[in-house]
Amino acid sequence: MSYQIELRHFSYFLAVAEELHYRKAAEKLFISQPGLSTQIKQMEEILSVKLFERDKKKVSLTAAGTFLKGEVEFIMNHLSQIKRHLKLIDEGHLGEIRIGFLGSAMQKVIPNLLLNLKHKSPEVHTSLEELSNHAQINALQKDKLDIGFVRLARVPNGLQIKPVFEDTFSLVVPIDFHIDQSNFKGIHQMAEEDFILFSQDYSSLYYDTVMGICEDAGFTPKVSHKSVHALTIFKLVENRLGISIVPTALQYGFKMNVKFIELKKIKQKAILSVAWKADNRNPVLRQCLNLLLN
Amino acid sequence: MSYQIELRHFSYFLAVAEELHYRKAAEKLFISQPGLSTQIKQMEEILSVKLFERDKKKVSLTAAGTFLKGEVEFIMNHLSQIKRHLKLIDEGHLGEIRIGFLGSAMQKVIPNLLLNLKHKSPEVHTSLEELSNHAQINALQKDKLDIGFVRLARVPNGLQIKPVFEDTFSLVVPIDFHIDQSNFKGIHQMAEEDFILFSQDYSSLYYDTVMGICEDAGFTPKVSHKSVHALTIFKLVENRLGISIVPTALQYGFKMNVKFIELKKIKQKAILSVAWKADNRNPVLRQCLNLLLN
DNA sequence: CTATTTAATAAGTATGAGCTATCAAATTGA
DNA sequence: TCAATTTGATAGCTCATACTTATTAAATAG
Repeated sequence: MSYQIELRHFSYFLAVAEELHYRKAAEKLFISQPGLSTQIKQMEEILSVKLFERDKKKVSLTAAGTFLKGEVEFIMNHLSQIKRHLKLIDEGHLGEIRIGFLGSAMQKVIPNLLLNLKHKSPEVHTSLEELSNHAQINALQKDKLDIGFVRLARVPNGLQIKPVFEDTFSLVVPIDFHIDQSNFKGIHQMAEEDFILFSQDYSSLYYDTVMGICEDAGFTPKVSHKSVHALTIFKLVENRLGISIVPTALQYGFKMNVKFIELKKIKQKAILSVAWKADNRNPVLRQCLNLLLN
Repeated sequence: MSYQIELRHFSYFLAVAEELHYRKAAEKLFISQPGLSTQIKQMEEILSVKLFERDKKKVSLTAAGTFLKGEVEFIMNHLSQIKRHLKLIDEGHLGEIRIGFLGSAMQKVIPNLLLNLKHKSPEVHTSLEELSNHAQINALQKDKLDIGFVRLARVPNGLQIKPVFEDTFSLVVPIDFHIDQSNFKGIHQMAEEDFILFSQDYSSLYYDTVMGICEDAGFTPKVSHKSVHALTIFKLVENRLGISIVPTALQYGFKMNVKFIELKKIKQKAILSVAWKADNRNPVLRQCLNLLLN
């Protein structure tokens, strides 16, 4: 004799409670009638409660049985809901992801990801935080972020990184600057200008790459200001305090009196990458990497 | 290989989820560790979801496992409630209700409810448990309580809440304190006193409201002690370690050398509310809500 | 009174939960 | 650095029991 109710008992009980007929219930369950009889009897023994009245050829529920039927229906429904829920969590459609990003990722990559995610997994919550490369790497390692959008060539051990967006660089100059896309010959024309760049701390890869671009053109730029916000840089350019070189994607989204000259022939590209902790098991992270890398 | 989850799996899963250690969990369940391992593995196969991460000697819950733990706790509690309920029905008692409450509800609201209930439904069994706001909300969600008496402004999704008793606040001061109801001018007179309050953990709404009362009077109280029991607070006041502000209802039922000065003109009130799970189908709960809200 | 249908009982079978023994891998300790 | 210990997983076996078929007793119908 068993000492513990099992879900099997509940299925059997429900079938009998619905059919009020052992043979028919047994058929529905694909088991034999005697088997069903013994299991229901056992159930009544375990609970020490009579669930069915079997008088005079008729099967009917007792008061306790009627109560139990409602409860078991609830539990069975709840259970199948849980199973669906589990599947969603496992597939990364339900849950939360914490995203860090550089400002320049907000122009295209992040909105794209959020739209895809909303479409495929509407139940996923996202939290967004604009952070420097360095702060993102730190947060990833300390499990304060699930995913970061950075401009870096390498990441520390334990983290992984993959490029997701390659962009050209563009010169940013005041709106009435004497050179524009049509009469632009090459970066060497800018050798005498003051440069306003993103600070090295904010993204050293960016900084080194911009330096590389100028060196290839045969000069070392005079860097007069460094900032961590595109808005600040554009403001300074607008006020003729210098010119800048930034990822082309930044030309959308700001309303400024500056113009962009895209450096199409330059071999250096602005590469935006995703970074994450290799052993992060958040299923939503996996889902995001799928969306980003396929 | 079995194709259906059983309650046995749930017990085993809970043990491992609590211990995060297979051998210890197996001991607690009085079965062998290999048996437990295979059952958990089977469970993961049936649900097609990984529930535990067993990396590098450490067992931990996955996102799906964490979710399932909460759900299984709920189901197990609900199940044991069903069993008790079945027994009561079978024995001719009509039902049972499990009540949680803050100490201050015992002065008036709870005795009233119990008398009404006894009169209208003599067959109902009640179980009473004094708990903090937070513990009550938890217990309601996990189906360990049917109804709670709390001081909260909001409750989580899935729960419902309704005010049942509005009380004034009263100052509690030593019996021979130089101010009493007749020569009391206003709270500002207490600006220099030490305050002994219910701890913020016990009821943050109470704490914030009391702070609000003092701020409205133009000072920030010096809080020297925090407690979770009215008795303790009154003892401290009696021994001149400070004064307190509490719901006026608490003045009945304690025999202490303290006196109450009711703050009749203060706009803040001490509001006691009932909380319950919206989908709780215990008929006795409905009966109690009727008695309380009509 | 026979034929049919009901659920319960009896006896046998085979499935699988849980056992012991063991392994591989990681951790600890000298 | 290597033996000792501890972890969870695997393999093979055993026995409890869920479920089977065969049968019975009781009720209903024709």
